[in-house]
Amino acid sequence: MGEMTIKDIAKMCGVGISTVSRAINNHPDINPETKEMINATIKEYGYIPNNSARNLKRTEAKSIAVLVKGISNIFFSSMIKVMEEEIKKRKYTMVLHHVEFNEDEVDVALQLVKEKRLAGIIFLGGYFHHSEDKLKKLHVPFVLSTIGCPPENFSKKGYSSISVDDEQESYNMVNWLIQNGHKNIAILCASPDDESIGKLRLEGYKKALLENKIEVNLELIMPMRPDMEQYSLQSGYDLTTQLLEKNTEFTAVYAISDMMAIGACKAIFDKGKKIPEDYSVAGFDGTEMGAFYHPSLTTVRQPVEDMAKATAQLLFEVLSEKSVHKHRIFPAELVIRESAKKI
Amino acid sequence: MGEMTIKDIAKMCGVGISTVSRAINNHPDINPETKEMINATIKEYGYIPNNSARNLKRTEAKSIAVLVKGISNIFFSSMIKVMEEEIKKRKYTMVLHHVEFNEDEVDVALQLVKEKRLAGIIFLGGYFHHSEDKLKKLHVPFVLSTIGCPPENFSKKGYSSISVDDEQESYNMVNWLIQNGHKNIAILCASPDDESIGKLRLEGYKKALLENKIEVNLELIMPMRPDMEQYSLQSGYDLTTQLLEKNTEFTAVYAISDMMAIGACKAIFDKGKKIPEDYSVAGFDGTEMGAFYHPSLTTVRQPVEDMAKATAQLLFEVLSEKSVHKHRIFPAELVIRESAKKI
DNA sequence: TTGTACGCGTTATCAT
DNA sequence: ATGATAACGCGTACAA
Repeated sequence: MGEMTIKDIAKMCGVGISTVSRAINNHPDINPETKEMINATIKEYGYIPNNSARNLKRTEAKSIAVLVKGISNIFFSSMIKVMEEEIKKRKYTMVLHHVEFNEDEVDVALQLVKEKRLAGIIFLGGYFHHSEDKLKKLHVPFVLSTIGCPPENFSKKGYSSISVDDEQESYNMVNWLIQNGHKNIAILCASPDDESIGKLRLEGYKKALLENKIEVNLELIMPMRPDMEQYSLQSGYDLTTQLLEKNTEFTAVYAISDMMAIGACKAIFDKGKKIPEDYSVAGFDGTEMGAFYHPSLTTVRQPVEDMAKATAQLLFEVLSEKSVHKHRIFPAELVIRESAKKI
Repeated sequence: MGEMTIKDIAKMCGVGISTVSRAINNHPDINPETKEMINATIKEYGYIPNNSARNLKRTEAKSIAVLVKGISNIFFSSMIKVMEEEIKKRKYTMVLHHVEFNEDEVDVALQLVKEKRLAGIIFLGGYFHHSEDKLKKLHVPFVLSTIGCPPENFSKKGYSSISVDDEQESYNMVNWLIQNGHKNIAILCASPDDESIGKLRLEGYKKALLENKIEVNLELIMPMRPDMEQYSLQSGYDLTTQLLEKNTEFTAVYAISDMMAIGACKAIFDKGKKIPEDYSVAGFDGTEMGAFYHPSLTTVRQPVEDMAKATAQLLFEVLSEKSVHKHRIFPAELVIRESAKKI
């Protein structure tokens, strides 16, 4: 037997196909008894409707896609959970999809819109510098969540966005270090061609130094190389090891992600040094792991739950045409813990 | 305009639909020139074929699905990468899909098979105690990867599996602790109704105690409660905090996952104690984070890359009918690091 | 080498 | 309340 179809069920129940369809989709115009009878046989024979056929036919699927950039990006997992709740709450379905670092998220989105008849899209993470005409093909409302630096040339009316002020928050962190006596502060940052959060966080660093009349020392700027896994433990470790072997003086390492900061800590420990006695370390993100690390990580916490909630809200506001696209910037929070100290 | 279809492209190019189809799918019977011309216009107008329609028509899609249990399960991310390589290498497409802890992975699989015309399935993680008749509906070869304790009543010829010997490896870890002078060893384990790796790892613990003539102290067995996020940092932290407040004596904590072990460490630090001076801590999995933690984690390393590779291999062997289903058990490795010491 | 026509499994529209 | 039938967009057998 080939897989069962709606026809088979219809025959078995002695009803028409459309009646079965109505039973499946909870349509109003159906006798509760026949509906129950049909559902019973469906369950009995384990019939499963073919989603491809449904998507093909359906006009609107009441589903919204979340495209996450980077598979091992644990930073987003709590956001995703919140989003799913919000989406389900509104009787929509969430379609979660991962996008590799080298994949083009807009291309993926374009495909998905066709395949799944999406009502909307949430882009989570990534860089997002896309041509305007490509974005225009996306005839579906979308919101950029925790994605920095969208191209200024693209009219901001075409989408919503949620983020923190990466430059300002980065500034705050570095400024805190400076206020606590640090002058030679190394930064583990994104590769030079980064056009997104990496760039912004580096700018914040430079700005803080500048305003405190500290000269930027290029020796202390450690960008990730393209061959490294981006924002990873290992990259933080490698960059810091390299840094330590330079013998350039510094008292603090500021990493633009918590994972890199943890990598940095390990590199410092491996050289027989202590944190925060010998070096202070600061991160960015406010991940759970940062709180559990030992020493616990001084970092910038992004209010991920709130941001996730707001992301869904913004999208649904646009969907229900209650509102036009908006851009919300959330305040982050300086979390001072054990890994950094006053000197 | 409604979205573009293959018809539109055909009209624009002045050719028939099937010619366009041939161009898209790299069929042999087509003039290279027309093919190029068609591809050019496809690119120009940004036409994207509708996947639902394709899947509906296609008999076999040369795609295999990977179903991952638990979204934040970073343990699997490196495995997934390897699998993707292996799958692509064989000109198949990987469809990655997450399954919530409360979802039924077989139901999801059943759906996906219909929707995507899968050639095969890989189940990653989870518990996997499913009724035989449900499994029988899965008319597609599948392999269970790092999933413990499949129901003995299901003929092992219906699927392949890859795993470590959870009980034995767990035994080894606990035995190592005992050999190093620990007698009162607490365990952070799965909830009592767990039928899978959690159970096996607990069995290994008990067996090690028994063989060393140490009585099992129920006070030292700390199962996760159902309301906890399973195998998480927080659960490890909570259980250990509770344990410490009991004032039952112990010198070592063995957690059945690295994340829980890290949570345990934090709980110990928060009580002002030291690792490994006051308490030894051991984990299970061999995650990257365990190596980066401070102190670095003594743990059981599963050879995830090899296992991932073998998973794909086994599946493809069955697909190409070169082989029947097999069950491979990989040796894990005791990784002795800083978090545990001899007393 | 190319085009026509049918059918994949479903939902939506229209009768009844 | 229910059933017949026309799409949905594509792949493919078959004809040309």
